[in-house]
Amino acid sequence: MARSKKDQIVEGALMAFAQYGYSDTTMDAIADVAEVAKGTLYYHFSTKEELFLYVIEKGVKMLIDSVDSVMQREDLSMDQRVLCVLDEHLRFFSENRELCLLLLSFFTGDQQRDEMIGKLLSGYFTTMEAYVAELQREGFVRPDIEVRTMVSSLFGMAGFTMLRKQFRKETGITDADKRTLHLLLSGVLTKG
Amino acid sequence: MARSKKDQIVEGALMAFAQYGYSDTTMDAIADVAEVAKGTLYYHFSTKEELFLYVIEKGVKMLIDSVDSVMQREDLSMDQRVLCVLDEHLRFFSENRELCLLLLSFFTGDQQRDEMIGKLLSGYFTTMEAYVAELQREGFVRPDIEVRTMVSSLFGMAGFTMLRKQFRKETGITDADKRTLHLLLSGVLTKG
DNA sequence: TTTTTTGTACTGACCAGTCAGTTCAAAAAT
DNA sequence: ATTTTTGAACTGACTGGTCAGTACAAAAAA
Repeated sequence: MARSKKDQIVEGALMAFAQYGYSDTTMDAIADVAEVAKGTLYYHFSTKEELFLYVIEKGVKMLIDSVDSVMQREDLSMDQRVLCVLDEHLRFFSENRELCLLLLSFFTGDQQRDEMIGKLLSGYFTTMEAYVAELQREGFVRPDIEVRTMVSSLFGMAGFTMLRKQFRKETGITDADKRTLHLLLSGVLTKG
Repeated sequence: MARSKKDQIVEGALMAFAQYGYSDTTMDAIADVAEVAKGTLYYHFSTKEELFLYVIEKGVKMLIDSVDSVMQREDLSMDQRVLCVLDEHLRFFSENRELCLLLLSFFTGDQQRDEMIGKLLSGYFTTMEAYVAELQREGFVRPDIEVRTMVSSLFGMAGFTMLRKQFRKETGITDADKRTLHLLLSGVLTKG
């Protein structure tokens, strides 16, 4: 079976929302990109809002899964896992540019929507913070660092590095980029 | 003389744009916030676009000035200046929350506008990259790091840390926050 | 006098959401 | 076997509201 219409819609909506932002994306445009009639959009989602949240929710879930899969790798030492999670962020963001854009600009201004997206994203932050806190308890992360700040920094540095690359139309991440981010992160790890 | 009408407009526009985003901000709303008649808006700025770009441009200039003022302090050693620039970012972002929000979500989707904002922001990036490159040449920053990546990371970590704080309705930056960011940054500095 | 500001009223483009109607495959009736 | 019915999936023209930008006359400032 080919993609279902619903999948087509979600994919098209992701492209459109990422490119134009929530308000500048019209339902007609989504219908065009998804190659579906406008009515079909409203058959599957009752409002633009609902479609938007569905797209974000799915994306955040993917990001969380991707983090989980690294943190549960028994073949890596604890401190290797931190660096590997950073790499995974870079990989994820570069493979899902549209989603990356959406997540980085999650403050859309709308009170209610921000609330929702905040809740969804906080699923991600909670996951990350739990992992980092555990690492800190086990002595792999310096005891005097603020977990929350470390996590939002990691998210911000990975995200913005990708964003800037995308803006400069550079493709892919070089070894020097990775090294730079690893070194930044190593500042908060306890020394070997 | 009190604030000129034009200043009132720019300030009101900053508030409105930061809160609602470009598209969801109406000119009527800006006029309301700025306590100015709609006609006055169009007397000073011929389009919404023009007003928006003026606001961003002014903001980026402020950020660049703020970075310059730190990097030119002769009383600080070179490596002190790097950390001080980071602190300055935090201060600037926390004192100009609205602007911080706007700059972080500068990708609005509109091709032309992104181009413009990109150009304006790249003034900031160029400045920062020049400083960091100089520090690297003088041996205060590890030779194997990628300057551009370091700068976008710094911007991203400071910005997102503030954004997250704002979202969690936490006020101000604690010493632990600063320490965390300093430690991150110290990873790319040559050791004393 | 000239420039700036105000406020109201208006226009036209644009867009979220609606709805009457189509398609079609599978189930039920004949 | 053939016809009829059902209902879920889908379509796209249409509607009602919103908002950038205009027009302009009168008032206030400079």
